[in-house]
Amino acid sequence: MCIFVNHITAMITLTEENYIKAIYHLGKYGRDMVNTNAIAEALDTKASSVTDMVKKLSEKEYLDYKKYQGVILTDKGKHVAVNIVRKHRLWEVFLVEKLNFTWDEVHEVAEHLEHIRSEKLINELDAFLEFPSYDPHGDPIPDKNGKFKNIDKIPLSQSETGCIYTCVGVKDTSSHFLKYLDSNQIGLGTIIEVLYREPFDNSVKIKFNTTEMVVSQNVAKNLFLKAV
Amino acid sequence: MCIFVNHITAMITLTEENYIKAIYHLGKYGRDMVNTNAIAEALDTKASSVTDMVKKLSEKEYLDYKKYQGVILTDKGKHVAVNIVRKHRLWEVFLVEKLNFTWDEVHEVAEHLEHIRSEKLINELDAFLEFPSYDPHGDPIPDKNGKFKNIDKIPLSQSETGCIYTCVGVKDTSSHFLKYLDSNQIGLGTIIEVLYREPFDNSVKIKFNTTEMVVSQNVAKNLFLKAV
DNA sequence: ACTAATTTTTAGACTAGACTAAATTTAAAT
DNA sequence: ATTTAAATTTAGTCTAGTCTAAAAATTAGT
Repeated sequence: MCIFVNHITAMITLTEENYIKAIYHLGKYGRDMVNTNAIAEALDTKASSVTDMVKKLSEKEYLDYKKYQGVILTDKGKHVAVNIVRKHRLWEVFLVEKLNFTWDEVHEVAEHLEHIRSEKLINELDAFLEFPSYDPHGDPIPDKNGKFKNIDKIPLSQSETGCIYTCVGVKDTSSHFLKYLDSNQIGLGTIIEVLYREPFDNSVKIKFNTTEMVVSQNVAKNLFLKAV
Repeated sequence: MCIFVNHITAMITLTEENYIKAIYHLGKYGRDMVNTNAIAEALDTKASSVTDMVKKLSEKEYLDYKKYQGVILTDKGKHVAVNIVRKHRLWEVFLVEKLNFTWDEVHEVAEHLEHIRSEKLINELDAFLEFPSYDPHGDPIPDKNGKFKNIDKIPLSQSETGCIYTCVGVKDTSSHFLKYLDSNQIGLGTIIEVLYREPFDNSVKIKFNTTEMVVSQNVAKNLFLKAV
């Protein structure tokens, strides 16, 4: 198997995929280049290793690399990244909806499943799950063609006091944060009323299901809402 | 991640898993040792590579290795192998039953899925599929504790003329063979009557769904039946 | 029992990916 | 405009896994 592939299509390795994915996530906000140290931190590796890999990925035209400046994905690189994101998020939906995983358990396993390479597998999975548009963390799932469905979600920190919102996602997906939300009965779809913002520390007082509570600015920045 | 693991549990690699699996399948019939060349062929690699790996696996106590004699799995090795087989076959069931794969398409993808390491994933998948005992090729699926459910299946080549059987599996799982069966409408559960065995070439005349046909000895050896 | 053929192992070299330590470039601070 | 600090790259080394070619052990054939 793969007799020609290395010479013609230049097979992508699992490690390369992980680098591309990390660069994609780091470069999502802001159009400027992603720097070496950030990539190293994201992948828990050393800057020197990143330099090596980044050269290789540049050779293979997954990204543009300018010495000492950083990298930015090419269209080819973005295509790979979006495809991995699609697979990751579809598997997350599967794990939560069909296999009773909680939203803080899915990430690690999905991290592995996302690398399984089979067009048919992922498209059939998509159909089996009835073409979901969002994963269990509220992140959008690109379709077969890489198109995202956009909703105008804002962090609680940018909400307006007095307004009512639905919880549609999180920014921080650490199990720490997700467990915090769970234990406070906040989940996807929870209806939240924003009561008051404390100017001193930007904490926010909210109300949901007859419960009132104050959350820190840190929490507010990481909880995504959509106006109802 | 995995800071201690390499020193304490001595993490098993994907490649090691594949060697162990191959050795398990090669050693299944007959209690004697599996030889180097057979492993090399099964894994499409060279004998010298096998020798290297086999030494390492012996170090790690997954198998017993005697120079120039061959290898045999230890209980620890068998445990690993059975676990991979369990995962492989459960994924095959999933692919066929839920994602519309045909029985000749599943193998390649399952080959990758079988390496995903998550207790919860595989046990939940097992439950989701309602604890199947056989995969789409009729091979038994070991349970959580590695126990196989045994049925007394025999190859068509050892059937008795005049008797009626159910088709419960195949030995050769090549897509060649499976496509041949499909195109002749033979599948899992097909009821077959054995009409006549030609002594000259050991071909067998069978009847199912009002169809009569003659299959070669080669086919007969690779189709498993169970008496009804 | 001895040679020939086969199988298996050794020795040495290669690649991907990672690491350390040193060198270089860029950015910040006076 | 220097000096200093931080970020990045180079150079050299390491491990896992593979390979080729040569050596050693086993098995078969007479």
